[in-house]
Amino acid sequence: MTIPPVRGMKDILPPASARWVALETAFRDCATRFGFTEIRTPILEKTELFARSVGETTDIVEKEMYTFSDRSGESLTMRPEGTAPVVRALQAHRAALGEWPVRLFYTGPMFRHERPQKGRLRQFHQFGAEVFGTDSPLADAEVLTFLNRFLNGTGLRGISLEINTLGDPDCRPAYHRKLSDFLSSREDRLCDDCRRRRGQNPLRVLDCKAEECMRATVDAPSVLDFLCDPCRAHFASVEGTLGESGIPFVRNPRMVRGLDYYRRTTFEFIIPGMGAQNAVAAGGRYDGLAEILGGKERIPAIGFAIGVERLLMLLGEEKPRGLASDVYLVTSGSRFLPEAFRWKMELIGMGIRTEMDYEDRSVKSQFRRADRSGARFVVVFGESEAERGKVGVRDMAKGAQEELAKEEAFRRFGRLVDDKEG
RNA sequence: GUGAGUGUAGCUCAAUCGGCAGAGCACCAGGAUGUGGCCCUGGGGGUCGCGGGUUCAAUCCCCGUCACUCACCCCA
Repeated sequence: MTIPPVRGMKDILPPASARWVALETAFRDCATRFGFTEIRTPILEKTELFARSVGETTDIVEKEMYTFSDRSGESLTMRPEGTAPVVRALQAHRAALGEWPVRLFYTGPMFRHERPQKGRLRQFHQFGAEVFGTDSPLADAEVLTFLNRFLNGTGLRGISLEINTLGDPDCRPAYHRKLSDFLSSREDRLCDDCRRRRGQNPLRVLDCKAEECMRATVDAPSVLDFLCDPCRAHFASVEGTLGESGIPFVRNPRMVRGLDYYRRTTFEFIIPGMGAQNAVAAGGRYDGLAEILGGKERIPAIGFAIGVERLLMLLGEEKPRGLASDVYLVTSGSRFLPEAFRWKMELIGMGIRTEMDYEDRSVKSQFRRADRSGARFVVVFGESEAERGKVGVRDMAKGAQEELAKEEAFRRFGRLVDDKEG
């Protein structure tokens, strides 16, 4: 009996793994141009970090975290998201990170114990970036421009940016009360789920996709009517800067966040028509998080996270070709294996991708493998010429066959590789 | 956590109203050939997801279980 993988966790195999590398590289390049540097935080954190930051009553903390006691009895959790660990690290190493603003990005696996389905795994991956230490709406616009540029660069089309503001501790309580009152008056028209979540997080009701709820809340009070002056000005500035930058967006006053720490600006890049899995990237401002985590210093911040599996899913299934060999060594008889192996090692040392068959297969079978490997040259080690220090070389593209001395063959393969890169 | 669907060869899938398990692709060998592709011949490969039950007999029917998939919930 072989051991199956853990539910909701997937092996990333070649050649698909090459797509991951390419996407990570593109993200790093983009982040670097925007002045972000990479941070790598541990996958395990104290459970308290997420309980306090993400929110005690969120679904993530209540029923989706991989939490366990380690051998000393301490409660640890495999990170369900990337922002809280980055803030924790920032507070722990404040001096080492230089003056404000601090721009950090990260990539890596996150863990949530959900029922797996399309575009949702238990171990999934996020790319994220955060700007710390500035309240400026220009930072919001910067982060959105970064995200927009990266997503466009991947070739993703048909995405739309939705933005909203959640207010701040000065103005949000009043809106919450108003919204709660409103929902109470409409309770009989809400779906079962919304009747339940109305108490915990009334904002969530506005995001419900059920027809009945959308109709029942069509005239719900809008957060935009309750903003305090600073929040209103901030939001207006973000919208204005995005407009000037030519980044298309739509205002969606009903958009909410699943994590409690967000303030003011929030946003999602969504693909219309993707059902419940339509958000490929999302984020927002979280000026209060550092204090929630016990820091003495207030650290304004804004950031986003991209769902990598979801992004790859949207980019399509096109499989990249495997790494093609330059040269394939064919042996006509097992006694030529040692000589072919010496060639292989020597050619690899010259930077030439070389493959050969270690089993004693038929020449015909080896040629088929050479063909599939994408090799442009095949070198045959056999009775006729190889024994006199020569080899048969076949150019797969031209179908030409010729005899070459070893030194000549090496020179030629070397040039082949140089040409390709130049 | 809720609901539905699917588990048969390495892959994609058939079939048996309960009676020795099938195809295509892939793989291996041989033939043909200008040493590979196209073609021809042959070959290897299955605890029919797992465990019970019914039966002379179960891959098929029943119960349970596990896994995967999709949707809901939630989220990226």
